[in-house]
Amino acid sequence: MPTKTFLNLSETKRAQIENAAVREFARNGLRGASVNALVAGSGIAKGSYYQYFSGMEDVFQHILSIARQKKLALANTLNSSNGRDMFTYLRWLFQVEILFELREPELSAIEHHAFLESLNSSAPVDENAPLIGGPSFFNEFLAQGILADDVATWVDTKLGAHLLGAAYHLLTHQLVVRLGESAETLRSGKADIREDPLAQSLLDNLMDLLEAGLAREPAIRKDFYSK
Amino acid sequence: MPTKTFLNLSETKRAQIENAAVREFARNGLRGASVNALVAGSGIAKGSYYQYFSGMEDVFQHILSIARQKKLALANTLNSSNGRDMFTYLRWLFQVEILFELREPELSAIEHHAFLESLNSSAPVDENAPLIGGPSFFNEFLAQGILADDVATWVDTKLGAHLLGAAYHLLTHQLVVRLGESAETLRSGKADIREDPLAQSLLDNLMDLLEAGLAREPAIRKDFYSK
DNA sequence: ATAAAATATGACCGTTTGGTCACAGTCAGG
DNA sequence: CCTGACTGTGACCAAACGGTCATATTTTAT
Repeated sequence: MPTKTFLNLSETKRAQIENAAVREFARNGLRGASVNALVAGSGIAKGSYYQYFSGMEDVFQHILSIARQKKLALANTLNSSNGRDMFTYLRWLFQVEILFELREPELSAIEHHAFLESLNSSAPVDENAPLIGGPSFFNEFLAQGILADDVATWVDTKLGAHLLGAAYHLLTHQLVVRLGESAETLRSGKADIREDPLAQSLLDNLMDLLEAGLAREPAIRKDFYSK
Repeated sequence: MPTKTFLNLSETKRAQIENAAVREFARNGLRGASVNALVAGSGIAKGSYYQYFSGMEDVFQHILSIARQKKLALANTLNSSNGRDMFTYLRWLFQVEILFELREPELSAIEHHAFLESLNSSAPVDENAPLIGGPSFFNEFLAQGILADDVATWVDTKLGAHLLGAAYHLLTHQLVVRLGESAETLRSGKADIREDPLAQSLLDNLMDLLEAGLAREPAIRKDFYSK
């Protein structure tokens, strides 16, 4: 975490540095981020950088926490659809993610980047940060779904969790692209995503894909029904 | 593409350079690959490197072509299950991918890396290389599936293609991890993946996930049946 | 054997990298 | 006003970077 010196900085200066960091990470990821570029972009001296942070990883985690915080705030603006079934909740998750990508494309890119890097690294799963979209998150989601009788009992939750994670992080961008002209009105807040016909029809199709699969005649489902 | 000087190199020397490149790309990806490291790792002079290649992108594409070629050769060792339905073919694709990741983990990692980079870059889709697993590949796959009445007509093929692409590139590693002790016998060729119980049960579950989805009671499917 | 063409080499170039540190400035407490 | 603690700074460092090129070596053609 950043030093207290950094945390005591004036709002404007801190924001200046954070914005530069966001720009840098969105462009080059954690591995490609350059100290010199960050320092130049934020208008602080190199020495100050090392007084604020212990290294790039430190900055990255700080930006990630900002991203989580902003996404949480955004999520709170959409009614939470609590108590509904798991798929309604999953649909709500995707709506939040779409909005987040529209409103904060750089932070969204950074989160996706972090997710992909977490897959490669064989580092022990960071359990103290059970972030939305992570493997353990969707694993728990599916386990609960089975208990609630929303999810089929035969589903391998770990496998399903990875599938959901992949969809969550890789498909959102595609959804946003498909929004076309609706994107601008949704970004600006002039339209409610819950009432946007195009967005909802895309979500319909995606959720159907996840719920009911691809097949014309799903043999396994028939087996399940006839048990 | 590499210069003809490179292509005229002796088999051993060329392999030496290619192996070093594979190692370098698997570790650091295209963006993080270092000329100095590659040169040191392959035992050639820096000047020779620039006589063989026009740059890192050149080397990368060359390695990718080797990967595709090796995967193709591997695929040919498994009977192709032609003429069967689309999902049998899809299952076969995943089997090839698992074997490829077992036998050539570095090349596999490089391919996945290239796939992810292709998603970020807004570069025009490289149509002259319609590689397996790309967006257009699975889009065509689904379109054909609908024609063959294997895939439900309501499926948004572009959305489904991205979902399949994500699963194809992100789930294979997870499948390999889950293979546990079976992995070694499959890698060495002592066991046939088509007869490995664990591998097949994992594939069962994955294919069921894709075919029949997650839901206990897929509402959309019922709608479809009652049309 | 000789000339010509092709290939191999690593010292060297300017630039950029992450990181340090002696010094300058600021600010609060006495 | 003085002092000591905190904060800001950019010149400077060694190392690594991508890239060049004059020179040396090998191969080919005559």
